[in-house]
Amino acid sequence: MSKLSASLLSEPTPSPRLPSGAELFQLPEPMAGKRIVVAMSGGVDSSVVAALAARSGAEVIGITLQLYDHGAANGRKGACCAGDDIRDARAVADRLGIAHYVFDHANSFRAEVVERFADDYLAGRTPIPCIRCNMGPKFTDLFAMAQELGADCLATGHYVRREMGAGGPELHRAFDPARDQSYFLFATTEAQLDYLRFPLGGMPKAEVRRIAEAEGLRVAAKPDSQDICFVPDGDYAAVVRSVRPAGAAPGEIVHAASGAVLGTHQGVIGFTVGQRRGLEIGGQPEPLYVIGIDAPARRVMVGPRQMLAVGAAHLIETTRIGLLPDVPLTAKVRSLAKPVPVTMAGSLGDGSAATIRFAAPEYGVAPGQAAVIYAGDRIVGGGWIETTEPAF
RNA sequence: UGGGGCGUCGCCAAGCGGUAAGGCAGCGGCUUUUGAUGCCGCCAUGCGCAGGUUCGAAUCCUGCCGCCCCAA
Repeated sequence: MSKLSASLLSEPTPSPRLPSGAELFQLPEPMAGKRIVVAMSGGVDSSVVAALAARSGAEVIGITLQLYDHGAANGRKGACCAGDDIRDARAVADRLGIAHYVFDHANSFRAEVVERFADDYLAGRTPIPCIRCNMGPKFTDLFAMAQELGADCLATGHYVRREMGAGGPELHRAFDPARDQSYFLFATTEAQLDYLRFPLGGMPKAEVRRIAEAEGLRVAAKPDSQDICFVPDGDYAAVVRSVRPAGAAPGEIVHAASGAVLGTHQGVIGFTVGQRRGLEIGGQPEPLYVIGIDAPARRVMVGPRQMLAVGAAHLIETTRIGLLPDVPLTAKVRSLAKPVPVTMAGSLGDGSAATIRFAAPEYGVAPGQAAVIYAGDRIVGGGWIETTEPAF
């Protein structure tokens, strides 16, 4: 992070000169004759990627996956890949004069992402559907389609950088730290990364919107997506109940230290480690947080903030991208957090288990979330948090 | 049916004649491409009920109601 990013951030007005198409898409010249498949969600980011690809001189094919039904998601602003978003993607493709295909992926999305999401909650974990979606529908299914279409690469609108290192392509955090999406991409395999391109990783969001406007794209002012795309109104528990109706079994809320029963709850699916609100337990001298979830016993354990402090996390199904450098490592255990110093035991990658130990207590680390490991700005891999050890 | 104590927001709890702290819970907002956290704001014209004293009462007096404790 360097002078370049600093200058980009400190000079909002003048538009920096864009790199060439070959640079943006990391393909050898000439671009004419190249074929690029762009994953188009209907949002600004992927629309701009499509525009940049179209400008590069390459042949461009936009693909949009329809991931869930219309209706439930209609009118939901910021959602991706249904209804209005598909229309937006198509309109952008028309405007750019590129081919555009829509594939119905609702069934596999439901099985790979939505049902898994629900099952994780039933098991007392806190899932990250966005990562599962990247792993499956986007980087496996769409990836295969792009290859079948004979494309030279698959480009997406993610804010991460792909950089060539000594051992092959590496994944690095975006220049704009506020936009960095590397957390959601830790499970990208080396084979996938070899073929993927992320042309937006080096530019600030404001620049992306400027390009969208300059290209006359109707999505230029479209709000950023947020929350879980398949959850209307932010009520994820309702989605879990609709997918797994048996899931909402009541249980006890128990103090994690004393064992005292403090109240009851209407289903373990409504809670996540670190959560404070929604417990409906009053008369306490200090706030209570969810410390742990015992799904088989349908018990939610709560305690003071002190009990949330975690000293180590055990990871499963770890992945690695490139070589593990011999430098201090940091880890991110939620998307909104600065990476914090850790030491690691065990090997990272190939699905093996590993343990990360935090230099300072980390609060509210929930099983089911991802721990992503960084060496500076480079993302070296990560894993899924299976269990944690209290710091105190 | 003798004595003592207590009844202030859903819960805990200050206040003890001068015009209702605070915490917890709840609600709303901000932030945010996961779930959380965090931050900001809101939240008792009224202090068990009814009278009385006083310029003025949750605070003093009387009665009633309701809990709790002690009672060889």
